[in-house]
Amino acid sequence: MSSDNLETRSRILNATWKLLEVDQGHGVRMSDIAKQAGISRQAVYLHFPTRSELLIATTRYLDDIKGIDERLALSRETAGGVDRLDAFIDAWGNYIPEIYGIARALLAMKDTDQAADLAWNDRMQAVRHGCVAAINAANNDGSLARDLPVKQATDILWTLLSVRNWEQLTQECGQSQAQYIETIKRTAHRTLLDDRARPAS
Amino acid sequence: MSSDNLETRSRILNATWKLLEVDQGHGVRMSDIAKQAGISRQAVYLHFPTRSELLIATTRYLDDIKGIDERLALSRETAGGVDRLDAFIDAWGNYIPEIYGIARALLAMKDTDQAADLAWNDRMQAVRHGCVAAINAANNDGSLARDLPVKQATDILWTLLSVRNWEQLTQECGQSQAQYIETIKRTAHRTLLDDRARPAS
DNA sequence: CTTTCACTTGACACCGTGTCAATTGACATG
DNA sequence: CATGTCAATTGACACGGTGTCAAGTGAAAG
Repeated sequence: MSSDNLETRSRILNATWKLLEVDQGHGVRMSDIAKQAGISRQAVYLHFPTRSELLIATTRYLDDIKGIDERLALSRETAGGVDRLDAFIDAWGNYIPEIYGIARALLAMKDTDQAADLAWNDRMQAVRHGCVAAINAANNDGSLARDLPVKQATDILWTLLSVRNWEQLTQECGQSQAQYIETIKRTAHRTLLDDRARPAS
Repeated sequence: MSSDNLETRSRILNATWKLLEVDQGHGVRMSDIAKQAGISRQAVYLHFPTRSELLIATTRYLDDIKGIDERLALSRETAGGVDRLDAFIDAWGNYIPEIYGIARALLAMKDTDQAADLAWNDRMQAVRHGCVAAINAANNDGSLARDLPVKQATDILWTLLSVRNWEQLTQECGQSQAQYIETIKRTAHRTLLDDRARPAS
């Protein structure tokens, strides 16, 4: 029956999610996932052709459950270039920890797996589009730094908001999530915004 | 004879270096390295116990040949907080492309290999020390932004200068090396320096 | 002439992914 | 009740890459 089918599928996705969350994307094997889902290793392959497809599906599954598209879309509705930039940083920057485990697993596969590479790049291009929109909004109301080309501003914002930077600031530097957001906002404000548009910080 | 011994050892290191440089740290196997060095795969293990030890040794070897310690030390001698910050960004930022291949290979092993993880972290702590010194210098001559704690300034500079950020800006964003340096300097200046100390940009 | 030592050859164990074939057991339909 | 379908199981196996082991080669040094 297809509802059984669906149920097993989401049991697998949930198992993957949970395991990746627990050990932050470290060495989760197909057999671990199967065990966690309470099925045989081979059964996993009945639903997902390869490990990388499973990880990709888990990413989409999480995006869906967490409603990241809506959250990002919402941030776009904020009026005023500066506030909108902040809203975007909040939306994406606070999403990262929620998907860090799966992101790490996918990042690790990028090197060797074609499909994982494409899926991750896709994901990141979506974030970049958000950056473009935020930078354009700032540019339109004159709050973007005068001498800064839009392309370069986008590059900077996009790079600031990378998962790797979140990882470094929180895991290596020991910053709390709130401090991380603070750090990114400060850097974005001072680097990207015109002095007159910049809130004190 | 021990000079043969040494010669073979450096043939291996050179082979590793060359291969990692060519394919930017992608899937270089022990057998590839052996072939490139003109010896058998097993002979490599006579000189290096594991793949990760070989990569680590290659890193040190490169650091040595390229004289990165001297380059970083030299940047410390630049007088004036702002110029010194720039000198440090030049020194490290221009070194990254020279070691990108090996860095990538090591980064990929970090996830699964204890020794690689330690070696890489060590390396990055050395860079962090350079960041601390640069930030302190700026702080001492009053060019550091007034409201910015030294620790946070260090976190930001260190994160800006990560290999991952170089990778993203040059490989993903398509910036040239010169543009990359420009981007990092701009971001560092505007984020870390006091408005009055900041050169126009 | 013999010892030593770097290196070679070839076999093998281990791990994790992915494949295949035969089997089981539940449920649906004639 | 008999039959077919379908998800899932079990167990075996191939592959690729790392690392190990044992026996053998060949050249230089005493």
